[in-house]
Amino acid sequence: MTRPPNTKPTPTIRLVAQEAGVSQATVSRAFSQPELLTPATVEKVLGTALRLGYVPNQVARALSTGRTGNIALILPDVANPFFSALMRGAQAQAYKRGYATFLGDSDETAHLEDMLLGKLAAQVDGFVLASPRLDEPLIRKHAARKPVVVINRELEGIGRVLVDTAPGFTAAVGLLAGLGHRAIAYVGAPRSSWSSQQRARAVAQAGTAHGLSVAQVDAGRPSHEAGRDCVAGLLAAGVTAALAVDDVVAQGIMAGLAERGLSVPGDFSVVGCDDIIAATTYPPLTSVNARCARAGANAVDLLLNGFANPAPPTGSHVITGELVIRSSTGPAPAPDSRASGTPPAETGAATPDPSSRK
Amino acid sequence: MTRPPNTKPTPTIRLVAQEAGVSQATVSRAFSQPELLTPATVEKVLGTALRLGYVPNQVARALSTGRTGNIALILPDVANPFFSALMRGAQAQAYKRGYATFLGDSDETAHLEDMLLGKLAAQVDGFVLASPRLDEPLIRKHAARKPVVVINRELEGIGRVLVDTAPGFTAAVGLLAGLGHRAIAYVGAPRSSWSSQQRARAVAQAGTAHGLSVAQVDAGRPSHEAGRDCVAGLLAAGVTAALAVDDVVAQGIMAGLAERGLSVPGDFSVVGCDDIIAATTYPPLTSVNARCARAGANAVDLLLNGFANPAPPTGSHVITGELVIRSSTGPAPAPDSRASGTPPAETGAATPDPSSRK
DNA sequence: CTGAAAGCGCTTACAG
DNA sequence: CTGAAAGCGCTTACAG
Repeated sequence: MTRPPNTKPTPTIRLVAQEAGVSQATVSRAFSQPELLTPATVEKVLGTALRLGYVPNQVARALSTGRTGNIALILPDVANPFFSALMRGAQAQAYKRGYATFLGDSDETAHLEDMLLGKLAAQVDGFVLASPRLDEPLIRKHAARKPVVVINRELEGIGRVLVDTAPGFTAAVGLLAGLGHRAIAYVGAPRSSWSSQQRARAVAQAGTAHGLSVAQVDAGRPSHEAGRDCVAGLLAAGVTAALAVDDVVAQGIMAGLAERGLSVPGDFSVVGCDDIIAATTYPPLTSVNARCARAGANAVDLLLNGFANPAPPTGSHVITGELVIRSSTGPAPAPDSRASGTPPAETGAATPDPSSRK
Repeated sequence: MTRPPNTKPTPTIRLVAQEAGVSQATVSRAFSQPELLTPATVEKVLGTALRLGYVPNQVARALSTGRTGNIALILPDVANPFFSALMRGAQAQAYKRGYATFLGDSDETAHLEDMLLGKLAAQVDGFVLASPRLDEPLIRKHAARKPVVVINRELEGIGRVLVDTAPGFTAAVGLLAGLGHRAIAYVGAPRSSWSSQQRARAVAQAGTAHGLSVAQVDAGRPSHEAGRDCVAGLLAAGVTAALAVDDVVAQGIMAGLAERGLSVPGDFSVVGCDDIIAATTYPPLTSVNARCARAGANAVDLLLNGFANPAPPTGSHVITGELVIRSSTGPAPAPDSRASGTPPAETGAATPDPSSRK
């Protein structure tokens, strides 16, 4: 038996049993089912355990019971504020309920997602899979082996938490219409296909209802740069307001506008989504709150609650995101001031941005 | 034996051995030490394993070998861009080297940090502990049980990765001095005591070297609000530039200035640190690059390389952060324009900010 | 209420 | 090169 590297031997249940003058079974029960023991016994055992620095070995327990006490959270990009907030909520909730959390960052790739799911399977009791990039059959394959709860993906028969931002986007379009905007754009990204599609649809429908013209723009992977690169296209399209798939892209759009000497909301209005960084941008973004942390916590609850049932979790849990109005939305500029969509003379744009519609 | 909830029975080594007509030992070796077997045997075993869908059970392997193939990353706040970038680098590197990563968010508390370290100990081969809040004796206690690499904390005899931002801050002070600033402030936070202390010292020394007056301000927990709340104090102190412990605080300072109708860098210069969000703020922040992702990856390497040695990692690995100049720093305003430090008439500050120096 | 014993699924000296 | 067997540290029917 090699011992774990660089490690002092840890006290085991056996040592505690000896020292306390009881059997291993009793020590075990003192930790896992103390109600089966007399309070005196429990106290004695726990006391000597504490004195020896004994902690039940989760690995051994897992092998014996088949339950690991772990879950894994797989997501496309921890650096994205939506996911880091989600992770925070998920990890905290898991900890609260006695579970430890593995983290897997798939770097926005389906392949890595698949690998992560496979490698971690034996070490967890279930997965929370946020905004999966994996195709449906593969997700179902994994879900057949281990309980899975997905976030922001519609998969009948698999437990899921859906953040419904459609009402928020609908409200945002209403806000813009009320402010006099007549031509708006939705800037989406394939990243969160389900989320982005949902938002695009809400904007399109609400736009129609208000008699607005709505342009659809695809920004590619959602990022600050992608948002900035859209701006030329937005201006060329002659819109006066843009709703972005998330706040990162929205902030990029504002940066692109600023580079061209355009002010927000004076010359152009911008709406974001997620509401994590929205309060910290300049100007603070009007944004649809996506309740990220709550989505993470709810997914964990759904997963953990499912462990008690024979069948895996299967229902869907919908969270509604509401519009938070800040300073990036304002009255439509006077028609003449935006007639051509041409940037003013003092444009600061360094690149002619060939990739505005990549 | 209860089975893991909602799970189909998984094939074990025993079944594979039967089907392949070999012993369990041979199956085991086919996976872990195939060089001990004839190629034919290996092929036969791996073939039937594949056919049966057998995958070695990591938990059983861990119990037997004492090596889990897991590490844990403990940090104060995943929502902070510094840590999410760090985590990204650490997780990717661990994955590359065949390790899975547990995530523990201590919510900036020493107590949770201690709990996390204890709970996870049996399930990991080692820890990466970023900017620990725990006091030294407790860190050493944990480090005595499992290999630990700390990030941004000076602990003799424990493996550590230190991001040395002092040169960057020194350069930033030089930049400001060159731009004509005579009175500057360092806005620190207890959060990352080691980091913040290091930065404070660098600013103080460089300030003295350049003949500047340097005010030290404590912002409390590093956050956007904390930064904003500092502004009144900064203006009252009569400084024309501030260097913040990180970009989040720096962005908050810029927001507080904007609320008072002051422009950056026209009326006031701001420098941040970390350089994750710095390029996305408005205006883009001059910032000291902290190489977050690299720090995370290096810490993982240091930890994993240590597993091969008898003694735990003990050296320190220093990464140097360099100054990145963007648009938040500019010439000192003309003396008269900032004489009183009183905000202009059209101040937008809603609150009189009683807690500017909490 | 408590204990003796089998078993969870692997790995690894020890033989051959 | 391969196998029989002990052991990793727990948990849990089964007795008492």
